[in-house]
Amino acid sequence: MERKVRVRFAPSPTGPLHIGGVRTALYNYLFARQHGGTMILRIEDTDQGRFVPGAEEYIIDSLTWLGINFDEGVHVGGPFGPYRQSDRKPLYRQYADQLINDGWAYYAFDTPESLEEIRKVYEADKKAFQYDCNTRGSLRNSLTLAAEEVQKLINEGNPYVIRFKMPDNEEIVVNDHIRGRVVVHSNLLDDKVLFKSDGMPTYHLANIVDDHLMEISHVIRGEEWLPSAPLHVMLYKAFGWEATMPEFAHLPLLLKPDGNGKLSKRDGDRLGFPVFPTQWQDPKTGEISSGYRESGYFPEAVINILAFLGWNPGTTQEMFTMEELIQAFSIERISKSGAKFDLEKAKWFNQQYLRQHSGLDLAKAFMPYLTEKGIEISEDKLAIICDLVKERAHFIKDIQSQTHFFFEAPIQYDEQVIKKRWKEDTAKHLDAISAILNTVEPFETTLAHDKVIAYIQENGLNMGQIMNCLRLVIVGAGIGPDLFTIITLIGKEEAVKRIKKGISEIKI
RNA sequence: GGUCCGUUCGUCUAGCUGGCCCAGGACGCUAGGUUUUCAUCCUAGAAAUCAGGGGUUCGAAUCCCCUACGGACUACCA
Repeated sequence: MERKVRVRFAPSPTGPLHIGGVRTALYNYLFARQHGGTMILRIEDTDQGRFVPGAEEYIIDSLTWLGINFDEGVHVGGPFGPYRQSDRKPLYRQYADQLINDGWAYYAFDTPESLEEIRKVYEADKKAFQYDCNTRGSLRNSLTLAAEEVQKLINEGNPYVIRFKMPDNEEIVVNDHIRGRVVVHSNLLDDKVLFKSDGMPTYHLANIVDDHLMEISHVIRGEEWLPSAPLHVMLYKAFGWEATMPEFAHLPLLLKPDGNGKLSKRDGDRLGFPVFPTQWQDPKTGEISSGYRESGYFPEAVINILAFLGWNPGTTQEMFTMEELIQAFSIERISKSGAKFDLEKAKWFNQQYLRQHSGLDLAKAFMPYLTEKGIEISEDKLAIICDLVKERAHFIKDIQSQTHFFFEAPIQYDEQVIKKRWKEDTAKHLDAISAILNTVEPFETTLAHDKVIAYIQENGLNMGQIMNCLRLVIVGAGIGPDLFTIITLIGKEEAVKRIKKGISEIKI
């Protein structure tokens, strides 16, 4: 029986969403859309101490920018709400109680301090302490204390937590769509806290309760959750929800581009690429972390890059629109090992998307750069220029270095070109050419081209020699699109002016 | 330390049901070509003893075992 696909992306609002998280959201989204299912945004804010203002808005804003939309969630509502765990607080206690009544959980009165003490003792002995089937018998909990004592402690208002009573001698099987069958022995697992002394559930409890209540069919999340998956499977069993337990898929990690290890917040700005979808400013420190959006990446490029970090279609196609990804995506083709972010390939992807945009699109995006410099130009003319240079740019901002000569005369000239091309009689010929350009009427590309070429040929000159020097005085360097197109775009007067300026300033 | 997961060119990866793989593609790199220049584009090339070692087999990157290395987790954080 096929059940309706319902997946959730469940971030914790503890800061900006890192691209690993974005990829998780993307894969959930692709899976949901492919199966005509429902995509849900649930905010997991059970840790009140780690709440960061603005984080929730950031998550929604950045995913929206990328085109990852939700059918249900904090911001759009839905029949399974509320979608913020802090708003669901009253709901969890009864489930913890149910587990206690059924013998699957117990009260524990050990203070964080006393547990810390015990940990230290263990560490001194080079052992690791775990609250589990071997140690719970000697700790302060409702399994070791008399019933009246437990009741008394609770009535007196002593803080306590509710822990899961992990059964012993059981093989717990997690069937993962990416890893296959993962088996863990229950004796090795600890009695995780399900309900905290502050009245909030932990991730583990809230996660299972909410996934069940929200009828989640597939849990697609990061590999860091794999170790706690057996606990989650046990919880479904304890609640008697095994029949509707979601299917699991644990995604490989996104690694640092250099060395090893999980990609972290600091790596991005250290290595020159963003780790966040959009820029984020820390509300406490004011520290700014760069984002893809502000760095000039197109959302469709970011989607394409992220989709290929850990997944591939099995064909040689590399460029995928969101629609194509929805069609081609499959959990089975997700790789098992972690992927390093490749900055060069990311740039290449952006370049591919940049050239797909029309000159007008690019002009609109680039215009602010000119406005900032006090340069005024019509959108139409800028569109023509952008069309001319778009194959030379990886990012919108690259258009700057490819077009500055359309707006201003060169202030310096490339030494290399001077050294290689500028000869004694160059100035003389350029002067002649400026005179020729002055006579071109109408001043358009082909005509200007023909006249100058004619001059070069009539005088038996070297084509490359003259053309490169002409480019040098017009552009300032050996770069740019067709020279005569540039010349007609800047206009006769300006072109002649630049030639004169070049002749007087370039000396050998 | 313990548990779990992973390991194919520098990077992302194809390869999953063993022979078509002395390992294919992409990015990057190198060389050549196109272009009056740069970029684009085209062509070619270097680049993985498939982590290492044992098996199984006529035959293994592909199946099994061991080792090494890497990573994640090991909180009243998610």
